[in-house]
Amino acid sequence: MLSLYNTLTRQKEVFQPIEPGKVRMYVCGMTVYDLCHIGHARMLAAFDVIYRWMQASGYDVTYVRNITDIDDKIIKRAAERGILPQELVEGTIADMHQDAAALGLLPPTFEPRATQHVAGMIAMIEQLIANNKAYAAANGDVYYAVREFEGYGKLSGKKLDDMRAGERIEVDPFKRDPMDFVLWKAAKPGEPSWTSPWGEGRPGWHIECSVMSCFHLGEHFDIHGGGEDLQFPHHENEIAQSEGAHGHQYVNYWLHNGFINVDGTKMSKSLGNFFTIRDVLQHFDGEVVRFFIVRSHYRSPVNFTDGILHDARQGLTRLYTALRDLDLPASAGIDWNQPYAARFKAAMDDDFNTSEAVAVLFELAGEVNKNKDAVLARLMKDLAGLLGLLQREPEAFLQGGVGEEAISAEAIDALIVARRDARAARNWAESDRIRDELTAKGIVLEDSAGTTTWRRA
RNA sequence: GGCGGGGUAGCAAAGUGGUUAUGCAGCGGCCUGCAAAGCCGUCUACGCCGGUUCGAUUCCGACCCCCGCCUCCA
Repeated sequence: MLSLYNTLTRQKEVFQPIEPGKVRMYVCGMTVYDLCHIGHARMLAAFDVIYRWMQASGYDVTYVRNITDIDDKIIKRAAERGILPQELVEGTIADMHQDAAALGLLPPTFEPRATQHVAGMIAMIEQLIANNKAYAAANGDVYYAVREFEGYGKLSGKKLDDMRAGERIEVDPFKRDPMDFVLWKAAKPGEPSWTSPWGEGRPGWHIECSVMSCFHLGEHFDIHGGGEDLQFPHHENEIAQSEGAHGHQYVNYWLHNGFINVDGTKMSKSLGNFFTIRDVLQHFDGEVVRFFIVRSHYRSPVNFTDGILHDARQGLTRLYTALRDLDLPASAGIDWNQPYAARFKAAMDDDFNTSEAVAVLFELAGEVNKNKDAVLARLMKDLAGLLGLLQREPEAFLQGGVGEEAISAEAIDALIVARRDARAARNWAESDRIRDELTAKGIVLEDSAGTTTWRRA
């Protein structure tokens, strides 16, 4: 029985789908004005694991992850580069998909883009105006009137009267209340715009998710996710929009992943403590990055340091090493009564406790190493697969990827042959010299049963 | 000011009212020509102070410190 932590109620709850056997899940994805950073990677991987586990639990899952392809930052960045916003967007989406592939993400069921749903947004804004939840201002903007929505603040636990609106930025004088937020922005000259009842303009940020989730999942669905910073205002505003327009509950379970910090502080461009996925992939395999993310619980804060990816690589190497040189039987599905499998399932059913699930994998690795047990190895690989891990050939992981520029596999093989001859002649000095040469290039040799294998350290 | 999340051994990270988390690193041993990998063994824990309890890291209360949200942000 799956239970998950619901931000809306601030407690773990047993998961009950609206429609038996089906899960409808929406996750706020990327605003595509720049490369994904390691924090995005965590969000993407965390919900990928949730998606996989829901499927493994027998649900028919519809997973929607949107792309925000129109907003201030996109317009600004495109102008800086002297290209059209569409060009920037297409390039960035291609980059994102590359990063997603490197992290081993499953594609979501739908990946809608905001600009494909402008008509729906206009319709929802009209509905909100009809419901007295929104108003068109003299400047051509349309605002949501937060005081008109009784439940405003129920997700983030905030009270309108306690909030310090305008403390850090100037309040828009066209707003009736400082906390009112924009649904539709009047276009400035040269900006991308759409025709609307309120003149040429473009949608505000929050409205797209209300519209796209409704389009693909209906007015009421099971799970909505995103980074913890989206709790307020983005998700709060989505609730105000969707419930204000439809007059009933929007989402049953709200899930938020924790942040990746650097030096104990949130990553931000202004501080320069910022790592793109691409940066990290220069030095570490994508599966190592995924493993680093999956090792901790999705809601915990994680501090990103030099050593943490190195530790992750060492750990993943241990798991792959256990699977090396074994002929696994064909997978016949996981027997959930098997004690290790049962522990894995109990961990995952407890709010996706991947940290505990990974510990089970390590214990299985120990058993496999002791007895060369191919059946347990099969189980280990199948369980790991549910986390998106360990699906490559062990040698492909151990010998591949980062470091190939230092020395090729062919050159390594040639040196191993030379060393084998030296060893056969009991020329230990030469044998060790060759090994030292390889060690210097990041290659670890392992002699066993008359053969020598290698891996990249 | 309001709201929320944390402080676990050298590092990372789960969890539990009493019984080994797990991984990385270290140390000793086995194995090895020597290593590596693996196996066996092993050392460092639960921020501080009270309370409840036969017993608390784990429940309750106070305190200290860190971080996040309240503006765009995964």
